Amino acid sequence: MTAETPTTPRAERFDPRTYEPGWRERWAADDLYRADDDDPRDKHYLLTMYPYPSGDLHIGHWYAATGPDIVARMRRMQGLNVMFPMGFDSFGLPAENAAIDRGAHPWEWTEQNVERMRTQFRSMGCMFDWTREVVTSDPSYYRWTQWLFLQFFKAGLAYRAMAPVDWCPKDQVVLAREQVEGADRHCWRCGTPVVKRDLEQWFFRTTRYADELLDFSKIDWPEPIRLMQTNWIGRSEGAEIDFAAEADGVTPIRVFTTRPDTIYGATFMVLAPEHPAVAALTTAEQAAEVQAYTANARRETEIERMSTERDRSGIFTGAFAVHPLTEERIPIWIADYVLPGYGTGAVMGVPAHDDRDHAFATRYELPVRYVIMPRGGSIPEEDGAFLPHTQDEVLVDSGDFTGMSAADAIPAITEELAERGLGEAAVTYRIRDWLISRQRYWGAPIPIVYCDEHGPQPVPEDQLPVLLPRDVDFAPTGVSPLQSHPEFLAASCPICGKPARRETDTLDTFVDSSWYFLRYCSPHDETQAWDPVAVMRWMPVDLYTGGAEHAVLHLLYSRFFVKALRDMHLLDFDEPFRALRNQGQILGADHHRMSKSRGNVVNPDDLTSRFGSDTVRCFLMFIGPWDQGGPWNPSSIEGVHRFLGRVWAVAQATGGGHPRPIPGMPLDTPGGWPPSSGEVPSQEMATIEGGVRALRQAAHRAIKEVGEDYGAFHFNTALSRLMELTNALGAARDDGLAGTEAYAEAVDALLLLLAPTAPHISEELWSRRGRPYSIHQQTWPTFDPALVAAELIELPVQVDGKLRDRLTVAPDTGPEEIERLALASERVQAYLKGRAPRKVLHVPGRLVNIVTPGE
RNA sequence: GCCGGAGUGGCGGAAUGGCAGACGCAGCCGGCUUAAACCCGGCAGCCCGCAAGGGCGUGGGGGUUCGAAUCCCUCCUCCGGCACCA
Repeated sequence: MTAETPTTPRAERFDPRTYEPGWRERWAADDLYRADDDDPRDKHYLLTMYPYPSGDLHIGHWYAATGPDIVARMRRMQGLNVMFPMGFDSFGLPAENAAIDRGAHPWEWTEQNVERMRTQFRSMGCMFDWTREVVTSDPSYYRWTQWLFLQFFKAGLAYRAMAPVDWCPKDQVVLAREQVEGADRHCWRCGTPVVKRDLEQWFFRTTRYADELLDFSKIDWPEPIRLMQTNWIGRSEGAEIDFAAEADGVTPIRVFTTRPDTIYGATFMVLAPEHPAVAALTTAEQAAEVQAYTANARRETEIERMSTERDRSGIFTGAFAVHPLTEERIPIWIADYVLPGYGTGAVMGVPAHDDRDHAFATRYELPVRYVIMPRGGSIPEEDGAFLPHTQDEVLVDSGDFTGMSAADAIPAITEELAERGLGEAAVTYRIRDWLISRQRYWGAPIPIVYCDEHGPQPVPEDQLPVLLPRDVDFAPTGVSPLQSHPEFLAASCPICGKPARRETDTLDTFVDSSWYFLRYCSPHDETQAWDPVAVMRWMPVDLYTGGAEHAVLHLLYSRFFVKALRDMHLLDFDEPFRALRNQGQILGADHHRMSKSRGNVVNPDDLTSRFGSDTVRCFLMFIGPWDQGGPWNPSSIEGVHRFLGRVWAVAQATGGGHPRPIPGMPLDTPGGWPPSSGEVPSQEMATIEGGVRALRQAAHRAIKEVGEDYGAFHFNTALSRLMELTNALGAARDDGLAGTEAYAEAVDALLLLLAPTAPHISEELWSRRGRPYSIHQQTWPTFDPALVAAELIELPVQVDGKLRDRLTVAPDTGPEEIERLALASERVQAYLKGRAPRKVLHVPGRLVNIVTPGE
C-alpha cells in the first residue's frame, strides 16, 4: 500500500534539565578534566582569575569563566594537555566584616561560601580541574605565603619602615598606594576617603623592579593594560640639580626636574612642607608662620589638601638659594603642591614655563623670566603670561645655551652641571613600594617576632605556618585584633630564645594572589611551596583571563613576584602570564555596576533552572564581544534557547522532507522520499547534488570560522556561524538530505564545534548518535580548503564607487573576461551613456569599479 | 587637565580600505491549531514611488582615495584609568 509516511520521527521534547546534571556527574566521576603532569603532549596552562568567596556566584562570574572555558575545551580537543584550575582567594575583609555584622566566624563564613560557590561553579559545566583547587586561607596554603614573605625578607625585598601611609578610617586599616582611588583619594573597598598617617609598616621593594616592569616585550597583553601599568610606574627622565642654600649648616638642596633646559628661568625654589631642610632654613622672623603652615599641612587630610589645590598656597622661609649657573639669589618657599614622596621633594620654580609654578608666582608676585620660546615665535606680549611648551623650542636669555634647541639643551645643560659637580642626569618613578601589612584579622600572619635585643627576626621556616588563632575578638580598633590575643602574641626570639613579641599585622591578600598560579602546579606538595619540576612543566601561564580592574594591582604584583623569585633562583622565567585577555563587565539592566545595594544583581541560578546551563552559557557569549561586556538584557535568551532547540531537532533528524523543486520545473516525486528503488528523476538528482555540495560547504566553512573565532575570543560571531550551520542543516533536512553522508558529517561537525560552548547538549546528542564517549575527548574537526572556497562568486560592480550591478562568475574567471562582462552590463552602460570609462578598477575576488569620465 | 576605549536599524551587534546592517531579539504577514502557546515559512535601515527604480544613510564637520563605518585632522557625547608626579 502506501509507502511509510516520510516524516521525521517525532523527536523527544528538548529539555536540557533531563540530561544536563547527569552528564556533569559523569564527567566529575570520570575526572574527565584532570590535567596530568605526566601527559607527554604539549602543555597548555589556561587560567582565569580566581574569585573572592563572597557567597554567591553572580552572572559576571559566569561571563568571565565561560570564555576561557570554551578556549580550554577547544585547545584540549586540538590535542594539547590543558590545565584549567580554579580556587578561592579566601582571605580578606568581607569575611571579617560579616563576622562583625552578624556574628559568623570568618572561618565558618568562608568555608560555607567556598562550598556553595564550588557547587555553583560545577553547575556551569566548566572543565575546571578541581583536584588542583587552592584555598588561600587554608594553613596548607598560607604556610607557603608566609615562607615566601621570609624569602623576600632574606633577599632584602621586604622591609619595615616608618612612613606616611594611607589609612582607611572606616576599615581601620592601612592601604597600598594602589588601593587608593580617585581624585578624592578613597578606599578601593569601601569608598571612604583615606587619611595620611605616619606608621611603621611592612613594604615589598617593588620600586627595585620599576624598570624591568616597564618591559612588555616578552608578553602578549592588551595595550590598555600595558599603558596603565606604564603610567602607574611613571618613569620620568631628567636631572637632579643642587642649589646651594644661604643658611648655616644647610647642605645644598637638590631638586628634580624633567626640564633642565629651563633652568635659567628658575626664579624661586619650593620645598615640600615635609622636606627635612625646612627647619634649618627658616629664618627667625619667618619661623612662626612657617611652623603654622607646615603644622597645618600635616594635620590636613589628603582631601583637604586637595581642596586647596587651586590656591597654590605657600610660605616664604626667609632663606635664599644660589642659582647654580647664574649665581643669582632666589627665594626659598614652602608649598604643599610639592609632594614629599616624589623626586627630591623640592623643585625649582620656573613660572614662565610650568603652569603650577606660574600660578604660584602669580599669587605671590614672584618674577617670571622667559627662557625658551617656540622656534620663530616670540614671548608673550602680556607681561608675566604663561608660555606653554611646544614641539620645536629654542632657548633665549640662557647664557651660553641661548639659541640652542630645547632638545639639545637638556643633555648639554645636564652635562655642564655634572662637570661642575652641581647635578647629574636622574630618573624618578611614581610607583611606590608596596605596603603589605594590614591591621586586620583575616589574613596570613606576618611571620616575624620582635626581640628587645635583636629586633625583628624572621620566624624559622620549620615553625611555619604561624597559625591564625580562632578565638579572637576581631572588632576593628585600629590595631590588629591579634594584639589582644596573649597566646598568639607570646613568642621567643629565634636568636637568643628570650621572650619576644609576635608581629600581629597580617599580609595584604594581594600577596596571596601573587603566587597562586604557582601553587596550582603542585597544590598538594606539603614539603615546599611548589615542586620545581611541576612548575617547569606548567609555567608560565599560557593564557590568563580576568578583569581589567586588576591592571595596577594583582597583575603588577604578580609580575613583580615572579621577577623577584627569579632573582632568588626560585624560578627560571621572567613573566607569569604569557598572554592576557580581559573580559568586559556585565552591568545591571540599569547600566550600573551590579551590587546588592542597587538590587540589580542577576542570579544565574534562576536562569539555569529555567533554560539549563548550556543556554545561559551560549546566551552570555552571544551578547556581544567578550572583551566589551555591557548592560544586562535578557530579551534574546529565548532566541538562543530556540537555537539549541533547532540543534536538538536537526541532529536527530533521520528522514523526511522533499528536494526543493528547481523554480519553473515542478517535481513529481511518487512514493515519497527517499525513494526505495533507484529510479530518481534526473532534476531531483541534480537538486540533491546541489544540496549536498551546499551543506558540505556550510559545514567546512563553519569549521574554519568557528575555530578562528574561538581562538580570537570572538564568541559572539562563533555562535552566529553555528546558527548558520544549524539553519543550513534545517534546510537540508527539509530538502530530504537527512539520511545522507553529507548530513551526518555536518551534524558531527556542528556538535564538535558546539561542544566547547554548550558542553551538555553536544555530549547528549553525540551519545544519541552512538558516537564514542566523550565528545570532549574527540579530535577537533579540520576543514577542506577546497570546500571552503565557493564554486561561484558574486562580484559587485560599482560605477563611481556606487553599487550598480553584480556578476556571478567562477572564481577562476580571467580579469579580462570579468572586466568585459562588467562593461557589458546594461546597468553600467546606462551610466556610461556611450562614453568610454576613464578607468576600470578590478580587485580580483572583491569587486569591479568603473570610473566614468565625469561631466 | 592627561592617557585609553567606544559611538552603526526599534534593540544586542556584524563588517577594520571594496556589496553596510551577518547572526539574533523585538515587530509585521502567512502556515499549523477549534483556539492559543510552541513550532515552521516569509517581510523588514530611512525617504520618494503602485512598481521598476532612485535618493539618503555608520555621532557632527572637513580631508586622503577610483572607493571610507574602517585611514588622517577637528569637534561633540558616553565609558574606563590617572590625579598638583615638577
